[in-house]
Amino acid sequence: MTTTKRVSARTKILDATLALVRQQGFAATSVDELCKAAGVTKGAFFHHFDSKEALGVAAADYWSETTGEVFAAAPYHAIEDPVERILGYVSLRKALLDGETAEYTCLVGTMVQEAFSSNPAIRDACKTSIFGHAETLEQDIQQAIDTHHLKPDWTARSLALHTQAVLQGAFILAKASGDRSVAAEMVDHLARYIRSLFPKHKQET
Amino acid sequence: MTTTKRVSARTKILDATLALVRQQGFAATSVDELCKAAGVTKGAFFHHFDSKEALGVAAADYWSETTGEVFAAAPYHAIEDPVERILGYVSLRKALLDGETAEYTCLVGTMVQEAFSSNPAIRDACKTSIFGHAETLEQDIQQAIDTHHLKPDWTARSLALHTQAVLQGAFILAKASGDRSVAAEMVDHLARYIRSLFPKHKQET
DNA sequence: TGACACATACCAACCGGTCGGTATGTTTTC
DNA sequence: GAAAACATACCGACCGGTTGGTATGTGTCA
Repeated sequence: MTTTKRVSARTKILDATLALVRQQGFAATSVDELCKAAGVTKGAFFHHFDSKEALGVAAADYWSETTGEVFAAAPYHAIEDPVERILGYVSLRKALLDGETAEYTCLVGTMVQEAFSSNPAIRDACKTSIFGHAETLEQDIQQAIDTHHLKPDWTARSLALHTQAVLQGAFILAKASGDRSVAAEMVDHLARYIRSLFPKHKQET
Repeated sequence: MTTTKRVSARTKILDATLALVRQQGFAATSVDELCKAAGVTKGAFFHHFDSKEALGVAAADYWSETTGEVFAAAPYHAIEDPVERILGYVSLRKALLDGETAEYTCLVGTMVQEAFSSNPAIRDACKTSIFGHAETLEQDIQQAIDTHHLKPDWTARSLALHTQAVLQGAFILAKASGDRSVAAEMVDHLARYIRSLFPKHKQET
């Protein structure tokens, strides 16, 4: 199909970006390398993206979209109990720790480390991605607080962000050790913490 | 003094590496840039380091040494109660969240993201740094477990690593948001979690 | 036919790394 | 004890290759 080929060039570049940047980082990934991996020419690249920086921004947005769809479609949203729903999310994150390291780690978490100071546009796109994703959790957490009649000295937002911090940190430890089971243990600690915050909730040892 | 100047070239390069790599990442920092920042020539650089990769390894080791000294000299070790000692460490980490973003973030956490796949030597040096630092906490945690007569389904090692994951994740969120108070909130959650794990321990709301 | 989607060819700046060379110790030898 | 032999620290011009980016096509579809 010609149409398929038309639409795909930009997408192929973005998909290649997800793969290569998660493996090597943004600066270490060259435009030529990206084009080769995507199976497109340099002309096509600069037709779709004004610069490498623009690709970085687009890749972060693309990451938000694609991962957003995965989580939006996930079944944990159907769980009635809000605490269990949060734990369902955490459980899903643990289940997603599969395959090679670069396949389960976070694109924007990787990119923002390189870009936070030298590249405001990319940093903002990464910020939107991470903090936007955290917001999808915030409502569930607030509902759990309300249901349990808690008046915590922490906010739903800060706990939502904490889940993201634990996951990002788990990725770093997995990268350093080459062992994803380390990341799984970090997620277990996170689940244990969340359970401890809602004391009336049924607890497991 | 000639001797002072002699010894310092290597150190000046390493100090410049800590500053620039934490700000821009490893790949985005060129040898020329490093030399300029350190006030040395390229000849001096390659006299002390066989390659840029070797600098990465040396920088990770240097990071372990310098930060190791800071924590070894910290007063929290003197706290008698093991749980309070752990919380003293966490509290110190929170206090260290000061100055510009690149000044409080972790060199090896940044580097390993870029190097974990393409550069085993640097990855190993980063692994040693992170996991080695976690080990200094492990004994305190084990002692806390013993003192409280707990038989947890988690290990001292995994909790020690969890503290590092939370910190690394907090750095990423701080970089993305440009707001170190976000990182401080993550550390607060960590402290709350640790307190929850030792139930007989005096708790604050 | 003209706008859009790509391909080819090319560029200047920059990259990590090498090179021959110098200045200043330090050790060995008589 | 002083000259010869060697080691260490450093210099900066230079190299081939790669970088992000551009200029100029060519084909294709509405």
